[in-house]
Amino acid sequence: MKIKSDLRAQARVIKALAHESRLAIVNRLARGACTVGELVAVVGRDQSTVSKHLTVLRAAGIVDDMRKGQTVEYHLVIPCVTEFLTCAIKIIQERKRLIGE
Amino acid sequence: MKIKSDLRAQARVIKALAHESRLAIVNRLARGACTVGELVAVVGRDQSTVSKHLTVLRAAGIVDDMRKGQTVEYHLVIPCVTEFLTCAIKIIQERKRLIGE
DNA sequence: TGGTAATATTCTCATATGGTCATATATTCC
DNA sequence: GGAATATATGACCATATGAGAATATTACCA
Repeated sequence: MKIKSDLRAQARVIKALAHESRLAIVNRLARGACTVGELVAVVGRDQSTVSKHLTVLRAAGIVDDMRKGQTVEYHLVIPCVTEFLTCAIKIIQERKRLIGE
Repeated sequence: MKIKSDLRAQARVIKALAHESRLAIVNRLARGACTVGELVAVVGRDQSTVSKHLTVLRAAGIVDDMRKGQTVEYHLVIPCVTEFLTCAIKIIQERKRLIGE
């Protein structure tokens, strides 16, 4: 049987990914590290909003950051996040197929 | 470039999984279909609460339901959901490793 | 040292989410 | 048809979440 604390830990990670803007960030980082400024441009939200999304991702262990002078560079910690998302896409496609019938 | 609506669709699926009780449901269903009553027992919440969680999962296309007389049986639509969760676990482990150092 | 650029943090507000209780809606059995 | 069982839905409340505006912090440069 699954232990409750395992589920809680999993939920924490998944919650961190459960937002359109944070997915946009992860997608961008999957193509290489970049700075907050660039992520703000990609996401198209207020700088403070993006900064807070980054805090959420960092707290979940999905990204980490490294100061580079004036800027801060963010990286994906675990590449498998991308595969993770692939499954979400499969669900979406399967759903479309079922509905389409 | 990722299209915004793709991200939104992905986020919808991931959001549906982003809750401890719903993960418990998915875990149970990964071992085979079962009724709402059984899921209520597994999750350990009010019947109405579980029913609403099932609505969320169904709306996201993750599970579907089939009436069987008085009871309603739920199934996982896409088995890959389980692999999906495996990645979450990897993130958790990697995080522990990094912190442990 | 003062100024500017990049990022993080705080405040505040609106909305979303999850929970329970009570009630509605099947479906079966008598 | 009426009771009993299984599930879904609605009303309501408390808390969480996401947003931007304003401000604080950090690092660089003249």
